Amino acid sequence: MLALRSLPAGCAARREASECTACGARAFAVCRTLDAPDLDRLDALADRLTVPAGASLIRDGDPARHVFSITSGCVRVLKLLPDGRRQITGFLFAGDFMGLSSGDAYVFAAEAVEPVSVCRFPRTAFREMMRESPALEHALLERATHELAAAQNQMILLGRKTAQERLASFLLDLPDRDPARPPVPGHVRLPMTRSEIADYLGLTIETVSRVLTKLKTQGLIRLVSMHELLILDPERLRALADGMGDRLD
Amino acid sequence: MLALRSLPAGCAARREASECTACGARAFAVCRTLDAPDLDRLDALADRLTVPAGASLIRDGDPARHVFSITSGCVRVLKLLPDGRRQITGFLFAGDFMGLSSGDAYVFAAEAVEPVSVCRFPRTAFREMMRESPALEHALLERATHELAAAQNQMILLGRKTAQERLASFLLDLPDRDPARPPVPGHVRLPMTRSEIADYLGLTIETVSRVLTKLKTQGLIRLVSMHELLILDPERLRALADGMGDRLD
DNA sequence: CGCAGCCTTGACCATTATCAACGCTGGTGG
DNA sequence: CCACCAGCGTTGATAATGGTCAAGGCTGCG
Repeated sequence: MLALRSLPAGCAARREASECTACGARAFAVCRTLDAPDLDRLDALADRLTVPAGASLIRDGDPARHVFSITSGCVRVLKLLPDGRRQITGFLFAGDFMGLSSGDAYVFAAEAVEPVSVCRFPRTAFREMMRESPALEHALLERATHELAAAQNQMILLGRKTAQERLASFLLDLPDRDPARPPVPGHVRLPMTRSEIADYLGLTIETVSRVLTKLKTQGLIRLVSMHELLILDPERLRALADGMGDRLD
Repeated sequence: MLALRSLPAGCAARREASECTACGARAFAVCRTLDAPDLDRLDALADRLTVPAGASLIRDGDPARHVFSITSGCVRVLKLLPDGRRQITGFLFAGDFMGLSSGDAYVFAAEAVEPVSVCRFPRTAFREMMRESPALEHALLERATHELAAAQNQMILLGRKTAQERLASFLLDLPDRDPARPPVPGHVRLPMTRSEIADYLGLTIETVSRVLTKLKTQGLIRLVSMHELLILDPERLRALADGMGDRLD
Protein backbone atom coordinates (compact mmCIF):
# COMPACT_ATOMS: atom_id res chain seq x y z
CA MET A 1 0.00 0.00 0.00
CA LEU A 2 1.50 3.20 -1.04
CA ALA A 3 -0.35 5.92 0.66
CA LEU A 4 -3.48 6.25 2.71
CA ARG A 5 -5.20 9.53 2.95
CA SER A 6 -7.25 10.36 5.98
CA LEU A 7 -10.96 9.74 5.67
CA PRO A 8 -13.35 12.61 5.06
CA ALA A 9 -15.12 11.76 8.30
CA GLY A 10 -11.81 12.19 10.05
CA CYS A 11 -11.67 15.85 9.20
CA ALA A 12 -11.48 16.92 12.81
CA ALA A 13 -8.77 14.36 13.44
CA ARG A 14 -6.87 15.68 10.48
CA ARG A 15 -6.96 19.24 11.63
CA GLU A 16 -5.90 18.14 15.06
CA ALA A 17 -3.06 16.21 13.52
CA SER A 18 -1.75 19.22 11.74
CA GLU A 19 -1.78 21.18 14.94
CA CYS A 20 0.09 18.80 17.16
CA THR A 21 3.33 18.22 15.34
CA ALA A 22 5.05 18.22 18.70
CA CYS A 23 3.32 15.13 19.95
CA GLY A 24 4.65 12.75 17.35
CA ALA A 25 2.80 9.51 17.02
CA ARG A 26 -0.28 10.94 18.62
CA ALA A 27 -0.60 13.03 15.53
CA PHE A 28 -1.16 9.87 13.56
CA ALA A 29 -4.78 10.13 12.56
CA VAL A 30 -5.35 6.44 13.03
CA CYS A 31 -4.59 7.05 16.70
CA ARG A 32 -8.28 7.67 17.21
CA THR A 33 -8.78 3.97 16.96
CA LEU A 34 -6.06 3.04 19.44
CA ASP A 35 -6.07 2.79 23.21
CA ALA A 36 -3.77 4.92 25.29
CA PRO A 37 -1.16 2.19 25.94
CA ASP A 38 -0.92 1.47 22.23
CA LEU A 39 -0.49 5.16 21.59
CA ASP A 40 2.38 5.30 24.01
CA ARG A 41 4.05 2.39 22.28
CA LEU A 42 3.62 4.11 18.94
CA ASP A 43 5.09 7.26 20.42
CA ALA A 44 8.10 5.36 21.59
CA LEU A 45 8.67 3.94 18.12
CA ALA A 46 8.45 7.18 16.24
CA ASP A 47 11.17 9.36 14.81
CA ARG A 48 10.23 12.96 14.12
CA LEU A 49 11.70 14.30 10.91
CA THR A 50 11.56 17.61 9.14
CA VAL A 51 12.50 17.65 5.49
CA PRO A 52 13.00 20.69 3.25
CA ALA A 53 11.04 21.34 0.07
CA GLY A 54 12.15 19.07 -2.73
CA ALA A 55 13.77 16.49 -0.47
CA SER A 56 13.13 12.80 -0.91
CA LEU A 57 11.22 10.84 1.72
CA ILE A 58 11.03 7.56 -0.14
CA ARG A 59 13.04 6.43 -3.14
CA ASP A 60 11.61 3.95 -5.62
CA GLY A 61 13.30 0.59 -5.17
CA ASP A 62 14.76 1.26 -1.74
CA PRO A 63 14.19 -1.38 0.96
CA ALA A 64 10.88 -0.60 2.65
CA ARG A 65 12.08 -0.05 6.20
CA HIS A 66 9.67 2.62 7.41
CA VAL A 67 6.11 3.82 7.33
CA PHE A 68 5.28 7.50 7.64
CA SER A 69 2.62 9.69 9.07
CA ILE A 70 2.65 13.24 7.76
CA THR A 71 2.15 15.93 10.36
CA SER A 72 2.52 19.05 8.23
CA GLY A 73 3.19 20.11 4.67
CA CYS A 74 2.48 18.49 1.32
CA VAL A 75 4.08 15.35 -0.12
CA ARG A 76 3.98 14.12 -3.72
CA VAL A 77 3.83 10.39 -4.40
CA LEU A 78 5.09 9.49 -7.83
CA LYS A 79 6.32 6.91 -10.27
CA LEU A 80 8.79 7.45 -13.10
CA LEU A 81 9.30 5.84 -16.50
CA PRO A 82 12.91 5.20 -17.52
CA ASP A 83 12.90 8.15 -19.94
CA GLY A 84 11.84 10.56 -17.22
CA ARG A 85 8.10 10.75 -17.77
CA ARG A 86 6.55 11.25 -14.38
CA GLN A 87 3.15 10.40 -12.98
CA ILE A 88 2.25 11.89 -9.62
CA THR A 89 -0.23 9.43 -8.15
CA GLY A 90 -1.23 11.56 -5.21
CA PHE A 91 -0.62 14.56 -2.99
CA LEU A 92 -0.56 13.85 0.74
CA PHE A 93 -1.17 16.26 3.58
CA ALA A 94 -1.10 16.35 7.38
CA GLY A 95 -2.86 13.30 8.79
CA ASP A 96 -2.11 11.11 5.80
CA PHE A 97 -0.19 7.89 6.02
CA MET A 98 2.20 6.23 3.60
CA GLY A 99 4.73 3.50 3.14
CA LEU A 100 2.92 0.22 3.67
CA SER A 101 3.99 -2.03 0.89
CA SER A 102 3.40 -5.62 -0.10
CA GLY A 103 7.00 -6.36 -1.04
CA ASP A 104 10.29 -5.60 0.67
CA ALA A 105 11.01 -2.58 -1.48
CA TYR A 106 9.10 0.60 -2.14
CA VAL A 107 7.53 0.68 -5.58
CA PHE A 108 7.13 4.44 -5.70
CA ALA A 109 8.87 7.63 -4.61
CA ALA A 110 7.72 10.30 -2.17
CA GLU A 111 9.11 13.83 -2.10
CA ALA A 112 8.34 16.99 -0.17
CA VAL A 113 6.43 19.60 -2.17
CA GLU A 114 6.98 22.17 0.57
CA PRO A 115 8.78 21.83 3.92
CA VAL A 116 7.30 18.73 5.54
CA SER A 117 7.32 17.15 8.97
CA VAL A 118 6.61 13.48 9.46
CA CYS A 119 6.57 10.77 12.08
CA ARG A 120 8.56 7.80 10.93
CA PHE A 121 7.97 4.28 12.28
CA PRO A 122 10.05 1.17 11.70
CA ARG A 123 8.02 -1.01 9.40
CA THR A 124 8.56 -4.24 11.33
CA ALA A 125 7.51 -2.72 14.64
CA PHE A 126 4.49 -1.17 13.00
CA ARG A 127 3.54 -4.51 11.50
CA GLU A 128 3.88 -6.07 14.91
CA MET A 129 1.47 -3.51 16.32
CA MET A 130 -0.93 -4.15 13.50
CA ARG A 131 -0.96 -7.84 14.28
CA GLU A 132 -1.72 -7.13 17.89
CA SER A 133 -4.26 -4.42 17.35
CA PRO A 134 -7.17 -5.44 15.13
CA ALA A 135 -8.52 -1.92 15.58
CA LEU A 136 -5.46 -0.53 13.84
CA GLU A 137 -5.74 -3.04 11.05
CA HIS A 138 -9.41 -2.32 10.70
CA ALA A 139 -8.76 1.41 10.44
CA LEU A 140 -6.14 0.83 7.78
CA LEU A 141 -8.46 -1.41 5.78
CA GLU A 142 -11.13 1.25 6.02
CA ARG A 143 -8.71 3.80 4.67
CA ALA A 144 -7.44 1.49 1.97
CA THR A 145 -11.02 0.91 0.86
CA HIS A 146 -11.52 4.62 0.57
CA GLU A 147 -8.23 5.06 -1.22
CA LEU A 148 -9.17 2.44 -3.79
CA ALA A 149 -12.39 4.28 -4.56
CA ALA A 150 -10.36 7.47 -5.01
CA ALA A 151 -8.00 5.60 -7.33
CA GLN A 152 -10.95 4.60 -9.55
CA ASN A 153 -11.93 8.25 -9.76
CA GLN A 154 -8.42 9.19 -10.79
CA MET A 155 -8.55 6.50 -13.48
CA ILE A 156 -11.67 7.91 -15.09
CA LEU A 157 -10.05 11.34 -14.86
CA LEU A 158 -6.87 10.18 -16.59
CA GLY A 159 -8.56 7.87 -19.06
CA ARG A 160 -11.64 9.77 -20.13
CA LYS A 161 -11.75 13.40 -19.03
CA THR A 162 -10.67 16.42 -21.06
CA ALA A 163 -8.02 18.85 -19.84
CA GLN A 164 -10.68 21.28 -18.57
CA GLU A 165 -12.56 18.54 -16.77
CA ARG A 166 -9.33 17.35 -15.13
CA LEU A 167 -8.44 20.80 -13.82
CA ALA A 168 -11.99 21.37 -12.58
CA SER A 169 -11.96 18.04 -10.73
CA PHE A 170 -8.57 18.81 -9.25
CA LEU A 171 -9.49 22.26 -7.98
CA LEU A 172 -12.66 20.95 -6.35
CA ASP A 173 -11.02 17.96 -4.69
CA LEU A 174 -7.89 19.62 -3.42
CA PRO A 175 -9.21 21.81 -0.59
CA ASP A 176 -11.03 18.84 0.98
CA ARG A 177 -7.72 17.15 1.26
CA ASP A 178 -5.53 19.87 2.68
CA PRO A 179 -6.07 20.69 6.34
CA ALA A 180 -3.34 23.34 6.34
CA ARG A 181 -5.80 26.11 5.65
CA PRO A 182 -9.10 26.73 7.39
CA PRO A 183 -11.72 25.82 4.85
CA VAL A 184 -12.67 29.27 3.65
CA PRO A 185 -15.24 28.29 1.03
CA GLY A 186 -13.92 28.67 -2.43
CA HIS A 187 -10.39 29.32 -1.32
CA VAL A 188 -7.81 26.90 -2.77
CA ARG A 189 -4.19 26.70 -1.71
CA LEU A 190 -1.90 25.25 -4.40
CA PRO A 191 1.36 24.36 -2.68
CA MET A 192 2.51 22.53 -5.80
CA THR A 193 3.93 23.95 -9.03
CA ARG A 194 2.22 23.83 -12.43
CA SER A 195 4.58 21.07 -13.36
CA GLU A 196 3.40 18.95 -10.44
CA ILE A 197 -0.23 19.61 -11.27
CA ALA A 198 0.48 18.59 -14.85
CA ASP A 199 2.15 15.34 -13.81
CA TYR A 200 -0.76 14.59 -11.50
CA LEU A 201 -3.38 15.16 -14.20
CA GLY A 202 -1.52 13.55 -17.09
CA LEU A 203 -1.05 16.87 -18.92
CA THR A 204 1.78 19.31 -19.69
CA ILE A 205 2.54 22.55 -17.83
CA GLU A 206 1.50 24.53 -20.88
CA THR A 207 -1.92 22.89 -20.99
CA VAL A 208 -2.40 23.43 -17.25
CA SER A 209 -1.50 27.08 -17.65
CA ARG A 210 -3.77 27.57 -20.64
CA VAL A 211 -6.73 25.85 -19.02
CA LEU A 212 -6.37 27.89 -15.82
CA THR A 213 -6.36 31.02 -17.95
CA LYS A 214 -9.46 29.81 -19.75
CA LEU A 215 -11.29 29.01 -16.51
CA LYS A 216 -10.37 32.50 -15.34
CA THR A 217 -11.67 34.04 -18.57
CA GLN A 218 -14.91 32.11 -18.19
CA GLY A 219 -15.35 33.58 -14.73
CA LEU A 220 -15.17 30.22 -12.96
CA ILE A 221 -12.08 31.00 -10.91
CA ARG A 222 -9.82 33.88 -9.98
CA LEU A 223 -6.06 33.50 -9.67
CA VAL A 224 -5.25 35.30 -6.44
CA SER A 225 -1.54 34.58 -6.55
CA MET A 226 0.66 31.91 -8.06
CA HIS A 227 -0.21 29.46 -5.30
CA GLU A 228 -3.67 30.54 -4.34
CA LEU A 229 -6.96 30.84 -6.16
CA LEU A 230 -10.65 31.42 -5.62
CA ILE A 231 -13.49 29.33 -6.98
CA LEU A 232 -16.08 31.87 -8.13
CA ASP A 233 -18.69 29.51 -9.56
CA PRO A 234 -18.57 26.15 -7.76
CA GLU A 235 -21.68 24.87 -9.50
CA ARG A 236 -20.48 25.31 -13.02
CA LEU A 237 -17.04 24.07 -12.04
CA ARG A 238 -18.61 20.93 -10.55
CA ALA A 239 -20.66 20.39 -13.69
CA LEU A 240 -17.49 20.70 -15.75
CA ALA A 241 -15.61 18.30 -13.47
CA ASP A 242 -18.36 15.70 -13.79
CA GLY A 243 -18.39 15.89 -17.56
CA MET A 244 -21.57 17.91 -17.83
CA GLY A 245 -19.91 21.05 -19.12
CA ASP A 246 -22.68 21.73 -21.64
CA ARG A 247 -25.66 21.10 -19.37
CA LEU A 248 -25.37 24.51 -17.78
CA ASP A 249 -24.50 26.54 -20.86
CA MET B 1 -13.19 -1.00 -1.68
CA LEU B 2 -14.26 -1.87 -5.09
CA ALA B 3 -12.44 -4.96 -6.10
CA LEU B 4 -9.61 -7.04 -4.79
CA ARG B 5 -7.72 -9.24 -7.10
CA SER B 6 -6.07 -12.34 -5.81
CA LEU B 7 -2.42 -12.01 -4.94
CA PRO B 8 0.25 -13.33 -7.27
CA ALA B 9 1.50 -15.58 -4.50
CA GLY B 10 -1.97 -17.06 -4.39
CA CYS B 11 -1.68 -18.41 -7.89
CA ALA B 12 -2.26 -21.98 -6.80
CA ALA B 13 -5.21 -20.87 -4.73
CA ARG B 14 -6.60 -19.06 -7.71
CA ARG B 15 -6.38 -22.04 -9.97
CA GLU B 16 -8.00 -24.16 -7.33
CA ALA B 17 -10.73 -21.58 -7.02
CA SER B 18 -11.57 -21.77 -10.66
CA GLU B 19 -11.82 -25.51 -10.47
CA CYS B 20 -14.14 -25.80 -7.52
CA THR B 21 -17.10 -23.71 -8.53
CA ALA B 22 -19.30 -26.31 -6.97
CA CYS B 23 -18.03 -25.75 -3.47
CA GLY B 24 -19.21 -22.20 -3.10
CA ALA B 25 -17.61 -20.18 -0.38
CA ARG B 26 -14.67 -22.53 -0.22
CA ALA B 27 -13.79 -21.19 -3.62
CA PHE B 28 -13.21 -17.83 -2.05
CA ALA B 29 -9.48 -17.44 -2.33
CA VAL B 30 -9.20 -15.76 1.03
CA CYS B 31 -10.40 -19.05 2.49
CA ARG B 32 -6.78 -20.07 2.81
CA THR B 33 -6.57 -17.78 5.78
CA LEU B 34 -9.68 -19.08 7.51
CA ASP B 35 -10.23 -22.03 9.79
CA ALA B 36 -12.64 -24.79 8.91
CA PRO B 37 -15.50 -23.55 11.14
CA ASP B 38 -15.23 -20.10 9.62
CA LEU B 39 -15.30 -21.64 6.20
CA ASP B 40 -18.46 -23.50 7.04
CA ARG B 41 -20.07 -20.31 8.21
CA LEU B 42 -19.06 -18.58 5.00
CA ASP B 43 -20.48 -21.48 3.05
CA ALA B 44 -23.77 -21.14 4.87
CA LEU B 45 -23.93 -17.44 4.01
CA ALA B 46 -23.22 -17.76 0.34
CA ASP B 47 -25.54 -17.65 -2.62
CA ARG B 48 -24.27 -19.19 -5.79
CA LEU B 49 -25.18 -17.25 -8.89
CA THR B 50 -24.56 -17.71 -12.57
CA VAL B 51 -24.99 -14.67 -14.78
CA PRO B 52 -24.93 -14.56 -18.58
CA ALA B 53 -22.51 -12.47 -20.62
CA GLY B 54 -23.38 -8.80 -20.49
CA ALA B 55 -25.48 -9.05 -17.33
CA SER B 56 -25.05 -6.64 -14.49
CA LEU B 57 -23.68 -7.81 -11.13
CA ILE B 58 -23.48 -4.42 -9.47
CA ARG B 59 -25.13 -1.17 -10.52
CA ASP B 60 -23.56 2.17 -9.68
CA GLY B 61 -25.53 3.85 -6.91
CA ASP B 62 -27.39 0.75 -5.74
CA PRO B 63 -27.39 0.02 -2.00
CA ALA B 64 -24.30 -2.06 -1.23
CA ARG B 65 -25.94 -5.18 0.14
CA HIS B 66 -23.54 -7.87 -1.03
CA VAL B 67 -19.92 -8.73 -1.56
CA PHE B 68 -18.87 -11.14 -4.28
CA SER B 69 -16.27 -13.77 -4.90
CA ILE B 70 -15.86 -14.72 -8.53
CA THR B 71 -15.53 -18.41 -9.20
CA SER B 72 -15.38 -18.42 -12.98
CA GLY B 73 -15.48 -16.10 -15.95
CA CYS B 74 -14.44 -12.48 -16.41
CA VAL B 75 -16.06 -9.40 -14.88
CA ARG B 76 -15.54 -5.77 -15.87
CA VAL B 77 -15.57 -3.09 -13.18
CA LEU B 78 -16.40 0.34 -14.54
CA LYS B 79 -17.48 3.90 -13.97
CA LEU B 80 -19.49 6.07 -16.34
CA LEU B 81 -19.62 9.80 -17.00
CA PRO B 82 -23.09 11.27 -17.55
CA ASP B 83 -22.53 11.54 -21.32
CA GLY B 84 -21.68 7.87 -21.61
CA ARG B 85 -17.91 7.95 -21.56
CA ARG B 86 -16.81 4.77 -19.85
CA GLN B 87 -13.71 3.86 -17.91
CA ILE B 88 -13.18 0.21 -17.11
CA THR B 89 -11.11 0.24 -13.95
CA GLY B 90 -10.36 -3.46 -13.89
CA PHE B 91 -11.06 -6.93 -15.18
CA LEU B 92 -11.69 -9.57 -12.51
CA PHE B 93 -11.30 -13.31 -12.81
CA ALA B 94 -11.89 -16.45 -10.76
CA GLY B 95 -10.58 -15.99 -7.23
CA ASP B 96 -11.06 -12.23 -7.23
CA PHE B 97 -13.23 -10.44 -4.76
CA MET B 98 -15.38 -7.34 -5.08
CA GLY B 99 -18.01 -5.24 -3.46
CA LEU B 100 -16.53 -3.93 -0.21
CA SER B 101 -17.39 -0.28 -0.09
CA SER B 102 -16.92 2.53 2.38
CA GLY B 103 -20.39 3.98 1.97
CA ASP B 104 -23.81 2.38 1.83
CA ALA B 105 -24.01 2.46 -1.94
CA TYR B 106 -21.81 1.05 -4.65
CA VAL B 107 -19.79 3.70 -6.43
CA PHE B 108 -19.09 1.63 -9.52
CA ALA B 109 -20.71 -0.97 -11.75
CA ALA B 110 -19.73 -4.56 -12.41
CA GLU B 111 -20.84 -6.55 -15.43
CA ALA B 112 -20.13 -10.00 -16.82
CA VAL B 113 -17.79 -9.99 -19.81
CA GLU B 114 -18.53 -13.66 -20.44
CA PRO B 115 -20.78 -16.07 -18.53
CA VAL B 116 -19.75 -15.72 -14.92
CA SER B 117 -20.36 -17.61 -11.70
CA VAL B 118 -20.00 -15.96 -8.33
CA CYS B 119 -20.50 -16.56 -4.63
CA ARG B 120 -22.54 -13.77 -3.13
CA PHE B 121 -22.40 -12.91 0.57
CA PRO B 122 -24.62 -10.50 2.49
CA ARG B 123 -22.46 -7.53 3.28
CA THR B 124 -23.50 -7.22 6.92
CA ALA B 125 -22.80 -10.87 7.67
CA PHE B 126 -19.49 -10.63 5.90
CA ARG B 127 -18.59 -7.57 7.94
CA GLU B 128 -19.51 -9.44 11.06
CA MET B 129 -17.16 -12.24 10.09
CA MET B 130 -14.43 -9.75 9.38
CA ARG B 131 -14.77 -8.27 12.83
CA GLU B 132 -14.49 -11.70 14.37
CA SER B 133 -11.71 -12.99 12.21
CA PRO B 134 -8.60 -10.79 12.22
CA ALA B 135 -7.06 -13.25 9.78
CA LEU B 136 -9.75 -12.41 7.24
CA GLU B 137 -9.29 -8.71 7.78
CA HIS B 138 -5.53 -9.11 7.50
CA ALA B 139 -5.87 -10.98 4.22
CA LEU B 140 -8.14 -8.29 2.83
CA LEU B 141 -5.74 -5.53 3.86
CA GLU B 142 -2.93 -7.45 2.20
CA ARG B 143 -4.93 -7.63 -0.98
CA ALA B 144 -5.99 -4.02 -0.78
CA THR B 145 -2.35 -3.02 -0.43
CA HIS B 146 -1.54 -4.94 -3.55
CA GLU B 147 -4.51 -3.50 -5.36
CA LEU B 148 -3.41 0.02 -4.54
CA ALA B 149 0.01 -0.64 -6.02
CA ALA B 150 -1.70 -1.94 -9.16
CA ALA B 151 -3.85 1.19 -9.27
CA GLN B 152 -0.70 3.36 -9.28
CA ASN B 153 0.57 1.38 -12.24
CA GLN B 154 -2.69 1.93 -14.08
CA MET B 155 -2.38 5.65 -13.37
CA ILE B 156 1.02 5.94 -14.98
CA LEU B 157 -0.33 3.91 -17.89
CA LEU B 158 -3.32 6.21 -18.36
CA GLY B 159 -1.48 9.43 -17.62
CA ARG B 160 1.83 8.99 -19.36
CA LYS B 161 2.05 5.99 -21.68
CA THR B 162 1.49 6.01 -25.44
CA ALA B 163 -1.13 3.81 -27.08
CA GLN B 164 1.52 1.20 -28.00
CA GLU B 165 2.91 1.16 -24.49
CA ARG B 166 -0.58 0.74 -23.06
CA LEU B 167 -1.38 -2.24 -25.25
CA ALA B 168 1.98 -3.84 -24.55
CA SER B 169 1.47 -3.44 -20.79
CA PHE B 170 -2.02 -4.85 -21.05
CA LEU B 171 -1.04 -7.92 -23.04
CA LEU B 172 1.77 -8.73 -20.63
CA ASP B 173 -0.29 -8.26 -17.48
CA LEU B 174 -3.46 -10.03 -18.54
CA PRO B 175 -2.35 -13.68 -18.57
CA ASP B 176 -1.00 -13.39 -15.02
CA ARG B 177 -4.44 -12.40 -13.93
CA ASP B 178 -6.59 -14.95 -15.67
CA PRO B 179 -6.51 -18.44 -14.20
CA ALA B 180 -9.00 -19.78 -16.73
CA ARG B 181 -6.30 -20.96 -19.06
CA PRO B 182 -3.23 -22.96 -18.17
CA PRO B 183 -0.36 -20.54 -18.46
CA VAL B 184 1.00 -21.62 -21.80
CA PRO B 185 3.84 -19.14 -22.11
CA GLY B 186 3.03 -16.43 -24.57
CA HIS B 187 -0.55 -17.45 -24.96
CA VAL B 188 -3.08 -14.70 -24.16
CA ARG B 189 -6.82 -15.18 -23.91
CA LEU B 190 -8.81 -12.01 -24.53
CA PRO B 191 -12.33 -12.66 -23.28
CA MET B 192 -13.19 -8.98 -23.69
CA THR B 193 -14.05 -7.06 -26.85
CA ARG B 194 -11.90 -4.34 -28.43
CA SER B 195 -14.30 -1.81 -27.03
CA GLU B 196 -13.68 -3.08 -23.50
CA ILE B 197 -9.93 -3.05 -23.99
CA ALA B 198 -10.22 0.51 -25.27
CA ASP B 199 -12.24 1.64 -22.27
CA TYR B 200 -9.74 -0.02 -19.95
CA LEU B 201 -6.75 1.66 -21.57
CA GLY B 202 -8.28 5.08 -22.13
CA LEU B 203 -8.27 4.69 -25.93
CA THR B 204 -10.80 4.12 -28.74
CA ILE B 205 -11.56 0.80 -30.45
CA GLU B 206 -9.98 2.08 -33.64
CA THR B 207 -6.71 2.87 -31.89
CA VAL B 208 -6.70 -0.52 -30.17
CA SER B 209 -7.26 -2.23 -33.49
CA ARG B 210 -4.58 -0.20 -35.26
CA VAL B 211 -2.00 -0.76 -32.53
CA LEU B 212 -2.64 -4.50 -32.45
CA THR B 213 -2.13 -4.57 -36.20
CA LYS B 214 1.09 -2.60 -35.79
CA LEU B 215 2.40 -4.93 -33.08
CA LYS B 216 1.59 -7.82 -35.40
CA THR B 217 3.42 -6.16 -38.29
CA GLN B 218 6.43 -5.60 -36.05
CA GLY B 219 6.50 -9.30 -35.25
CA LEU B 220 5.84 -8.82 -31.55
CA ILE B 221 2.57 -10.73 -31.45
CA ARG B 222 0.43 -12.96 -33.61
CA LEU B 223 -3.35 -12.73 -33.66
CA VAL B 224 -4.47 -16.34 -33.42
CA SER B 225 -8.17 -15.54 -33.40
CA MET B 226 -10.33 -12.64 -32.37
CA HIS B 227 -10.03 -13.54 -28.71
CA GLU B 228 -6.67 -15.20 -28.57
CA LEU B 229 -3.14 -14.13 -29.39
CA LEU B 230 0.46 -15.16 -29.05
CA ILE B 231 3.30 -13.06 -27.71
CA LEU B 232 6.19 -13.76 -30.07
CA ASP B 233 8.81 -11.43 -28.58
CA PRO B 234 8.18 -10.99 -24.84
CA GLU B 235 11.42 -9.06 -24.33
CA ARG B 236 10.73 -6.33 -26.84
CA LEU B 237 7.10 -6.19 -25.75
CA ARG B 238 8.22 -5.73 -22.14
CA ALA B 239 10.64 -3.01 -23.17
CA LEU B 240 7.81 -1.27 -25.01
CA ALA B 241 5.48 -1.61 -22.03
CA ASP B 242 8.04 -0.06 -19.71
CA GLY B 243 8.60 2.92 -21.97
CA MET B 244 11.93 1.73 -23.33
CA GLY B 245 10.70 1.12 -26.84
CA ASP B 246 13.82 2.61 -28.43
CA ARG B 247 16.40 0.90 -26.23
CA LEU B 248 16.17 -2.35 -28.14
CA ASP B 249 15.89 -0.94 -31.67
C1' DC C 1 -27.17 -18.46 -46.38
C1' DG C 2 -27.87 -14.18 -44.46
C1' DC C 3 -27.61 -10.97 -41.02
C1' DA C 4 -25.99 -8.45 -36.90
C1' DG C 5 -22.33 -7.28 -34.42
C1' DC C 6 -17.68 -6.65 -34.11
C1' DC C 7 -13.41 -5.58 -36.17
C1' DT C 8 -10.32 -3.33 -39.48
C1' DT C 9 -8.81 0.19 -42.42
C1' DG C 10 -8.74 4.76 -44.42
C1' DA C 11 -9.29 9.85 -44.59
C1' DC C 12 -9.63 13.67 -41.99
C1' DC C 13 -9.82 16.39 -37.73
C1' DA C 14 -9.07 18.09 -32.91
C1' DT C 15 -7.02 18.14 -28.67
C1' DT C 16 -3.07 18.37 -26.56
C1' DA C 17 2.05 18.11 -26.92
C1' DT C 18 6.16 20.33 -28.42
C1' DC C 19 9.11 24.08 -29.35
C1' DA C 20 10.16 28.77 -28.59
C1' DA C 21 10.01 33.32 -26.79
C1' DC C 22 8.94 36.31 -23.33
C1' DG C 23 7.34 37.96 -18.67
C1' DC C 24 6.88 37.72 -13.82
C1' DT C 25 8.66 37.04 -9.22
C1' DG C 26 11.24 36.14 -5.43
C1' DG C 27 15.79 35.74 -3.65
C1' DT C 28 20.70 37.27 -3.54
C1' DG C 29 24.50 39.99 -3.61
C1' DG C 30 26.56 44.26 -4.79
C1' DC D 1 18.00 49.48 -1.62
C1' DC D 2 18.27 48.26 -6.02
C1' DA D 3 19.59 45.34 -9.86
C1' DC D 4 20.22 41.07 -11.54
C1' DC D 5 19.32 36.41 -12.24
C1' DA D 6 17.27 31.86 -12.06
C1' DG D 7 13.26 29.48 -12.00
C1' DC D 8 8.61 29.31 -12.92
C1' DG D 9 4.67 30.66 -15.53
C1' DT D 10 2.30 32.41 -19.66
C1' DT D 11 1.45 32.81 -24.42
C1' DG D 12 1.97 31.81 -29.30
C1' DA D 13 3.01 28.92 -33.44
C1' DT D 14 3.35 24.48 -35.10
C1' DA D 15 3.24 19.41 -34.92
C1' DA D 16 1.68 14.84 -33.73
C1' DT D 17 -0.87 11.49 -31.41
C1' DG D 18 -4.96 9.71 -31.10
C1' DG D 19 -10.04 10.69 -31.97
C1' DT D 20 -13.91 10.96 -35.24
C1' DC D 21 -16.40 9.70 -39.18
C1' DA D 22 -17.16 6.51 -42.75
C1' DA D 23 -16.93 2.38 -45.43
C1' DG D 24 -16.19 -2.24 -45.89
C1' DG D 25 -14.91 -7.05 -44.24
C1' DC D 26 -15.05 -10.91 -41.17
C1' DT D 27 -17.33 -14.19 -38.20
C1' DG D 28 -20.29 -16.67 -35.78
C1' DC D 29 -24.96 -17.78 -35.11
C1' DG D 30 -29.71 -18.55 -36.35
